[in-house]
Amino acid sequence: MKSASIRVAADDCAGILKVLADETRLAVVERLMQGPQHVGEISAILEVEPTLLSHHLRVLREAGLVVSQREGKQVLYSLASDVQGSRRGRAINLGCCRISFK
Amino acid sequence: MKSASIRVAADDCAGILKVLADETRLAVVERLMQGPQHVGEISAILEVEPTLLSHHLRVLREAGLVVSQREGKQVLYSLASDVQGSRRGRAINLGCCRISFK
DNA sequence: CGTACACTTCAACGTCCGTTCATGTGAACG
DNA sequence: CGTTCACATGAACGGACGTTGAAGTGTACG
Repeated sequence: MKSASIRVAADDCAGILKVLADETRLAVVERLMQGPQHVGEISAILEVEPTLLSHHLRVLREAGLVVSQREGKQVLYSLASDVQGSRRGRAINLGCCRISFK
Repeated sequence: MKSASIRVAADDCAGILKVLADETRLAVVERLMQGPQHVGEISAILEVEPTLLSHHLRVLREAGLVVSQREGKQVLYSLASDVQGSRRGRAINLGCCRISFK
């Protein structure tokens, strides 16, 4: 387990942005904005190798942006609650700033 | 001259975020949100070597986030107009998304 | 002109990061 | 139990990026 979520220091805005500044990770987050999803689904939709995706998910997890939870053989990922934008909008709330997409 | 501003493809959101995902560049942008400033001032306030700062300013310029303009010996930098948040607020408007700071 | 000032550009080095391949773990099923 | 499925982790490679020092450009001033 260990979703210790070391959560990057809130004042390290650049650090959190670095996590999001990757095509794959950004796509994952945009995907999760519409609701939780299993790794397999994400991998298929984004056409990203499961191994590679797993690595990126780890980065997102350790940054506290997403959380994981096992469901049988699969693992369900969702946006961390304190990151979720107001009512499922296209926005996320990092500690230091807030990003809204169009 | 040449502020050709190749401006990163608007759909390359990760690309633009990468530009902002650096402590120094983020600090510069936050600084410029409060108005235009000369390189020397920025360098002094942020305590960044002029050479290093110049490099980062180039990255910001080529991403179309800031614009430069000579004033005698000095060079004045300011946020690009189409990036400036509504009424000098603490927010910037990238093509793909909008970031607001607290 | 020559010098000083304010930056910018060039070249080079070290490090971090995204990707891949190989291996490990945990859950369901026969 | 052994196997298979669904992911996670570890190690390693290559390229991109931040930083530095040296040289270049442009402007003002005497």
